[in-house]
Amino acid sequence: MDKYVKELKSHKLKITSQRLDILSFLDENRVHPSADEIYKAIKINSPALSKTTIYNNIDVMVKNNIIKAFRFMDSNELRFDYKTTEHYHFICRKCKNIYDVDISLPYLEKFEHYKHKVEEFYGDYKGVCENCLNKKKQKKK
Amino acid sequence: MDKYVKELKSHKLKITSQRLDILSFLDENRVHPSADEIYKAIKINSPALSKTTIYNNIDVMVKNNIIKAFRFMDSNELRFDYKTTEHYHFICRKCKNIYDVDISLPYLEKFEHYKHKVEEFYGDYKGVCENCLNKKKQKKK
DNA sequence: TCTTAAATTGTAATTATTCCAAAACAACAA
DNA sequence: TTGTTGTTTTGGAATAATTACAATTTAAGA
Repeated sequence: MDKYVKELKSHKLKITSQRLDILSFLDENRVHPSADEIYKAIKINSPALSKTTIYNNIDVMVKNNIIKAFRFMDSNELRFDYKTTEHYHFICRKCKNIYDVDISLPYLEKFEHYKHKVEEFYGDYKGVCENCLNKKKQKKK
Repeated sequence: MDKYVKELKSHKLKITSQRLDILSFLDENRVHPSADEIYKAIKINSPALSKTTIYNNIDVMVKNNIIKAFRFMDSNELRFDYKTTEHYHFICRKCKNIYDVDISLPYLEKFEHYKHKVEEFYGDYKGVCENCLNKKKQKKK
């Protein structure tokens, strides 16, 4: 049985071609796409697709922890990610590339003297990526 | 000389009543307001105010590091903050209150083996706040 | 006071997202 | 395999946040 079918079944979600398309697209294209990018990509082979379907399913899958939603501070679109294990994002302010950062932040230890109950932590990094740094060096020479 | 005038001058920005209004509003009301909330609050005493002015100025001030912009993952509006020193936000999923969290995260040390140059780190916490936790306990009794 | 570049205003346009009602479909039972 | 039912999909319209633009006004230096 297909892994995406298994994934959906384990959350008691109905198997639809739209859901499978979204999951496989996210899994095979780790580019942190927006709802619109997912929509456009899938629509190529399934022209009847509606944008509402994308939003509905994204919603359901985020709630079921199958995919993760995140956004950058200064961006107005949500982005999505198949991976749900702890990781962060680095965005380059020059090339706008988004890199996964696989570290684990000690976000709870520091929180001690606040009495709020932390359930989630979200964080991202911004700066200039390795590639763009190297380009700059070459120009200077 | 007024501290907001000084602040604007130090960034070579023109002094306008609109800018002074925005700054004093943000400084005196530490509620992380959205653009619309700032607009409505200032419009009461300056009815000629345009929303575009709010957006323009917010933009200029963020770029000049006078105020800070941030947003929560699942919200679609930007929020603003007079404080520009390192601090994070905790949002309560019950009462939606936003609390400042004055800690400093060791976000750079962990980053070592990536070659990207980090310039900024953004993070926020989500959970249930002290108040809401206490309310729940009382109900149970 | 004069000049000029920058800021403000109001309206219109755009973008992301949500709402809604009708039609289509998946899953389960008979 | 077919019928039933509740869920999903669709498309169009509505909303919310933000941006674009052109005309008017204004701050600040000469």
